[in-house]
Amino acid sequence: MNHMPGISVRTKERVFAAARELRYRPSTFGRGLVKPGQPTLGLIIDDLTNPYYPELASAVIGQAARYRWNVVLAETVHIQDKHQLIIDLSRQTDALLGYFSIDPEQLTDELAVTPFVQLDTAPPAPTGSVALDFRAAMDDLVEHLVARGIQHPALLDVTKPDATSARGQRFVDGMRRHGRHVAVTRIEESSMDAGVKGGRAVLSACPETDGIVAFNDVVACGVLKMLQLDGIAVPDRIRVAGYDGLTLGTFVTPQLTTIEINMRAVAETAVDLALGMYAGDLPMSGPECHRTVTHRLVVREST
Amino acid sequence: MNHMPGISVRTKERVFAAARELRYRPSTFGRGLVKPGQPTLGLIIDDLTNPYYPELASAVIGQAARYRWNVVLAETVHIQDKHQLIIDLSRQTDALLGYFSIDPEQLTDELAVTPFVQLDTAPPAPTGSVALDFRAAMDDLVEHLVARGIQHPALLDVTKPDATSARGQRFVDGMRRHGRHVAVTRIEESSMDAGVKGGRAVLSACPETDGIVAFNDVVACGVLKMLQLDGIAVPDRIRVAGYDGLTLGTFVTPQLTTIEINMRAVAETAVDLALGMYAGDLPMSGPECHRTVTHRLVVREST
DNA sequence: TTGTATGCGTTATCAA
DNA sequence: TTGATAACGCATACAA
Repeated sequence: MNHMPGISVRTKERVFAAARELRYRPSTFGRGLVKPGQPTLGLIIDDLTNPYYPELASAVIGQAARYRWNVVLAETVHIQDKHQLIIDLSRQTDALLGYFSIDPEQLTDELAVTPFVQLDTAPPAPTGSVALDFRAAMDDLVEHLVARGIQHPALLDVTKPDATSARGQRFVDGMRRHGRHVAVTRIEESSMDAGVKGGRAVLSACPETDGIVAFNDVVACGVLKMLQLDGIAVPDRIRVAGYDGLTLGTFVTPQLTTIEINMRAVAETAVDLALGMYAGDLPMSGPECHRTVTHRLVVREST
Repeated sequence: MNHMPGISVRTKERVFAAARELRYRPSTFGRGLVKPGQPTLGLIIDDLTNPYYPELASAVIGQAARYRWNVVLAETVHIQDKHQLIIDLSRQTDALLGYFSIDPEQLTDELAVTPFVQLDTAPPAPTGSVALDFRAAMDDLVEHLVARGIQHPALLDVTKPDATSARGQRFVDGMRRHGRHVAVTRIEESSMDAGVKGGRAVLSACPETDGIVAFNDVVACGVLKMLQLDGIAVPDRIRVAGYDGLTLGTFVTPQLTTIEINMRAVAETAVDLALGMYAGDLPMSGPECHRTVTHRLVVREST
């Protein structure tokens, strides 16, 4: 069936006829045993419906394709047992990358030899990891908003009650250095609808608000929508900024100022880490397989 | 290593130590040969950066997950030789689904036994296929726009020069039945920026235009942006409609009227076809493995 | 508690 | 031009 030289046409046809008859398909496993094919990368994300993840996934798939790696994409939103997903996927792929977390205790002997690269995690991870450093960009945003004359900044954060996200805390601290107090409103869900409601809550808590920084671009789009619905001018009356740098931010009017993450850099860094660990050039954990990618302030129309 | 009963702790530890030492990982192929794991579905799309595909991919991955199938996602935008991609991927997966085309001549004996499901293809495909029937929904859109008093409709189509898309032709024909002539403008690229430019072209070609139907939601968002930039009221002065029913259409202001495709239905239909073909319940081609999913008009604010 | 043999499906080599 | 056979890495049943 593999078109080897020296097979008579008659025989070949006879073989193919039998194959069709039996619905025969060569086994990936049998074949892979003899001649190894392309390795496979497992990419774990939350939900492609959240506009953040397609941009990440596209960048990762593109980078993986450069090395001829295949990518199995898994959405945790469909999965109940996330730890089991990691186990299953680690058995079926050659390296695992994305948004997931592994407790050091859960890191059994079996998993200890699998190349893992966790995204956007705090440095002390028992695996490879790529940290996202927003600090300078957030400081730039603070400077930018202050220069624009913001007096009453607000933060629309997505966290559990009484917690503040790291990025949000950076914003609060930065504004405090400029003598501005940030009014913090918290919502639990990251969605546009939540942004609409959250935006309303921000204004009813503090009507003189003249600047809103949202947890991310999706929420910021909700804020923009709410302001448009209520006839509040952006950026004249209230300035709005997001976080992530999604393409989505250029679709809305006014276009969204945002703290952009360089998805290509993240993907390149993470894939290179995973492939390096797979190839044995890097250990499975430790400082050698930790990288940092920095954010960048992108000023558009909404501020 | 598989935690079989009756292994002494000392031996087990000795084995794991050696495994760590050698960076040993069990071979997927060797293991798969003995005990078959989960099958894998290959999903071929153009580009996750185009908001249409994440919604499709998410639905397909979700449906596949219900049957515990894994999904390998491939973006053709990164690939030069699309036919080679199909061959490679068909070797490494158990069924192939998505946006691709197979010439009947290219359908060699080897490929003839692979379950293929092509999306949005004209019925006569040599594989499984899911057709998208927009006709009734497009007729509904025509009625809707006429009822709203449209006199000078325009179509912003994405096609090669001098061709008209099937959906666009349906719109033109429908309007003609109501005595309206549709001014057709063609652009070659489906993107928001192209929509901005195309929208301008529409208005300069026919300034009295009072309704624009775009090839899809992304282009329609570009039209909306252009109208907003130029201070033209939507829907009061010009009504705008899109096609696809993307979530994106709810992010923009005004929210976009659109011809919605039921992604969940498409995904369920396509995955069920692919799995049926894989299981042998369905042939690899012919009317038994052809399905149709219908569109639906969703009226929002832009009309 | 540990070692050994078998078979999974494929490719490649070698003898016929 | 064709048939037979080893080897790939693993899980398992069985012998020691």
